[in-house]
Amino acid sequence: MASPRPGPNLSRIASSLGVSVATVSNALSGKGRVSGQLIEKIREHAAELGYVPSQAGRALRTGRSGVLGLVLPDIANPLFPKIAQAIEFAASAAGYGVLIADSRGDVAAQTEAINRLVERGVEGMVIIPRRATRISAAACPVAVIDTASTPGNTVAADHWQGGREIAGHLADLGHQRILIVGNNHESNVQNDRAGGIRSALRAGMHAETLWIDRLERDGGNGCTLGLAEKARQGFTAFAALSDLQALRALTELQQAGINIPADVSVTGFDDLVWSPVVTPSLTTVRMDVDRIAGIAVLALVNSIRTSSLREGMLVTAETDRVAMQLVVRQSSGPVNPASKTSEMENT
Amino acid sequence: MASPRPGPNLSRIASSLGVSVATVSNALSGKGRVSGQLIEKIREHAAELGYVPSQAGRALRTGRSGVLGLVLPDIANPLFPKIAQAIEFAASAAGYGVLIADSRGDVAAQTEAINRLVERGVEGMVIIPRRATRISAAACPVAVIDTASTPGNTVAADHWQGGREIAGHLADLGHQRILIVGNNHESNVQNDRAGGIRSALRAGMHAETLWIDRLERDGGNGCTLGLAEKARQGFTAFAALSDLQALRALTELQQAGINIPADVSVTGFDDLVWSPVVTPSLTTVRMDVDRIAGIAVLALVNSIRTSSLREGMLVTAETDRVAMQLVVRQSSGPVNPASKTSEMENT
DNA sequence: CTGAAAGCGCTTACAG
DNA sequence: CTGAAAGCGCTTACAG
Repeated sequence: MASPRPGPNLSRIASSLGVSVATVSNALSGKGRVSGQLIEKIREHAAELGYVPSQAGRALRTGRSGVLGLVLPDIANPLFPKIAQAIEFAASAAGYGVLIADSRGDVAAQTEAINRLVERGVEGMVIIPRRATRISAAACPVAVIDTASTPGNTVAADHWQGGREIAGHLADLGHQRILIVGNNHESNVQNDRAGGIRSALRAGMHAETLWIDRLERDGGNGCTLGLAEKARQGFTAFAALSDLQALRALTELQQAGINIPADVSVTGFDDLVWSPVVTPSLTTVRMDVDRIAGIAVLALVNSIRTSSLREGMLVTAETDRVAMQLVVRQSSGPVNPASKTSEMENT
Repeated sequence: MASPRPGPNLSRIASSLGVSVATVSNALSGKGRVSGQLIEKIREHAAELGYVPSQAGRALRTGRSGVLGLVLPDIANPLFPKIAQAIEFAASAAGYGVLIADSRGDVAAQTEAINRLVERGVEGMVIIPRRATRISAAACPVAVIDTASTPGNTVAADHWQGGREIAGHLADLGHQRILIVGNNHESNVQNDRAGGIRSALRAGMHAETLWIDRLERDGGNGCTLGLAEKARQGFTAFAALSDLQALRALTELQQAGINIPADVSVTGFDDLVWSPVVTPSLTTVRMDVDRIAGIAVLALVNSIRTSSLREGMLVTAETDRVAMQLVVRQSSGPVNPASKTSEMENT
């Protein structure tokens, strides 16, 4: 059996042209020395026949599958699309295909997903790990996209610095009391972001953090976060650690009749699809996904090249931090702008 | 050269155990007749060595790559994650890997993406086409996920029926004047949804449609949709054709001081991540992505099996419609519920 | 410039 | 129950 592929193969082209397979291969790849005429003739004929090289044959011979793996903790996470798109783009540009694997659920599923990819012969993989997972040496080069706190071979947005951008923005608007809103107090990303915000507070500014997961664990205020109450207590800025929480905050405050940005400001993180669409649109901070994906894929590709020499698994570069960029959409705040002249701080 | 793979292969296991490769292969796959003892011994040794079968070798021999392709118009579309996840899950369950390809941009990029996948040897693919694209015969079985209006080999959520669900819900809440809000008047999906809504209006109900793309093309009202004005004109229900537009509507109305759901109701489509999170949360209609993905992948797998006999490209089943399911989150409306007793209609 | 040959790792009739 | 052999389609030294 061994059901042969439908399309034509090298030897079909070769015999039909009265030349050897080697010559056809060389002509098509432009490697061995083949006369211009022949090259022309062979390529033409191949195109005519709709020849598509067999990846399997090539992979078996060269030992390179031309495929990278992408492991995601949960594709349904709204951050995923942008990263996946960027990875696919970068990989594609480097001549690689991308095999996805969703590690939904626990760490076991993640290991499982990684193994599946290895079995499928990926030459390397990009892993966005589940919270608090450490990736152990896999059978191929691995690049991790996570926080900077992850040790080694990691690319990460500089979440801390992103937090500083937010704090700076809020300070410029004249805010003094900031409520940081996160939804997972164990997330490294969220902790980095919160830490960044706190680290950039100016004199006279004060921040508190509301962890939604804790609130809910403790019974919470039903389905509200009690933000209106917080506003009444004097918080004028709500700095969510992700745009989803920002959206939650925004609508909860609006529902309570609080005007944004006239009464309070709301900021987020990640510049997700809805941020520019809601009213008022969200000030947020964006990661440079293209750059992150580019670095991850490049590290992988380099590692793959090298590993053909010293066989086995290699790690990629040291942790690489990519700056986040502030996207201002709410440009005024409740306390009138001290933006240009920040002398107010001292009052 | 031909840099050999790092790991052990069948012949390594075979020679190290003093048996033939054929026997090892049979023992591992459980196919040929091998004695229980030997099977045990071989499997153990293989596991010890960390043997991972070479996909390339297997694919070359069997002509099956074990990989499906997934072509998406734009991964950044918020609907994507759920579908991709479902496809990956279904494919994985069927023993297939999934290679993704983003056809971002024009139709040319889509053709390009499809070709890339074919070159990588996918055995079939799921295509979510760009608007108004007709997929021409590819070099492998194809399943399309689109609207029911797409001819042949298509799986689709029943957007029309989804629209009817929404209309029924709004009717039950006692709404008479409905503003349908879409963002692309050329989208088949959105037109189906709008058509479904209109088709299920009850006596005395009236609907108008606001197409955001037209509004913007004509200069629009700046960045607002003018929904508050619509509310003043007597519209009490805003039925967006996607949750993103619903979100836009919700926040715009809230910003204008209109209370939801006390003054007006807002509904969406697709049950995207933020729908349950915003205040008030969105009533929406959800597609059964798992079912859709399951059907698409199954059709593909069947088609692949068959095509090994009658070689060449096959289409999958006829258009298959999957019911959408109403998710009620705003259970009261401005005009007090006629829900149970819908006699009000006749007044 | 061109071709004959080996071999990547696997599976599968077939013979013993 | 086990093994020897062929062959999937390709690339790459090597010889001519």
